[in-house]
Amino acid sequence: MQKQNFLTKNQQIVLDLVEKSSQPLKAYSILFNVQKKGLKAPLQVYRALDKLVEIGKIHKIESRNAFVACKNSNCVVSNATAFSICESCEKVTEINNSKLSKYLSNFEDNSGMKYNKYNLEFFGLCKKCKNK
Amino acid sequence: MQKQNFLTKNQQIVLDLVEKSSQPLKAYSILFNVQKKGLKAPLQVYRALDKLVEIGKIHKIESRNAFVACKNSNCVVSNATAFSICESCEKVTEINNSKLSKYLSNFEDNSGMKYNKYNLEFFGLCKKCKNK
DNA sequence: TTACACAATGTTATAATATAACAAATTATT
DNA sequence: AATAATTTGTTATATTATAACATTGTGTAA
Repeated sequence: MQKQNFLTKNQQIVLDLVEKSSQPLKAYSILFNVQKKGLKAPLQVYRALDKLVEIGKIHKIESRNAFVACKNSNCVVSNATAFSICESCEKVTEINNSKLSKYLSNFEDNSGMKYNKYNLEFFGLCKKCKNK
Repeated sequence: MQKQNFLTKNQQIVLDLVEKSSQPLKAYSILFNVQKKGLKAPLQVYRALDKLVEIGKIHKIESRNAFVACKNSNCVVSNATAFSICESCEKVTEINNSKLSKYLSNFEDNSGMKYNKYNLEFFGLCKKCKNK
């Protein structure tokens, strides 16, 4: 059997939900929302999430244990991700800045380690929350 | 009462343990190790960890849910952190690179958002693991 | 076209991570 | 000493995530 190059039913259900959401979704919130579609157990959701992250369709916001759809067509795989996170309203935006990604992808320190992946999370107050 | 500017007993116990460790420690591993010192409940550990993170004595490796002592004297508070993580042996090193931190601290995108904090995690294979 | 290999799914149970709520003890200032 | 605030202790529980294994689906090749 070939390696799958399409989405399975569960993956599609989870992806559809995450893509419709304007903010990051938690795994158990996803579970709750897809129960009407037949996904009853956490593992069904986590397995779909794992695969979707692996192929770059969604990203995990590590500091929030939450998931967002990829808004960056360059993210074929999730190996170079950057987000801005509002510490007040928790709004998350994927940063798509070629200078930044170039800078980080080429970054080397004195450890002799070559990085094949990074994740960057910026925190602050979004425009709306700053003006409150 | 003044805001505390020293470590409490529990905080000191937890910090001592984390500082002695060469790799990141998980909260429940910390709990297990400090039980002989009298910290019996998860909350006692989590409260100490929260405070230690807040004042920059330790950092949380978000992708691993683990904690490391700060190796960077500049980290008065944990508002600008970068780590390299080996995906094979899980060795974590704090990156202390002034060009990088300057670049990221001054980073602005078109969202108009001003960031007061960031966390960056690089992934790859460390020297040892690369040569296996 | 059926047997096979393997991927994906379903299911139950449980592990691992983290916080809520509240009572008690400690400590600094009045 | 009275007080106010912080820290601690304690029980219970919420949240996040995975182990283990049985079952079903699907592409490939005999």
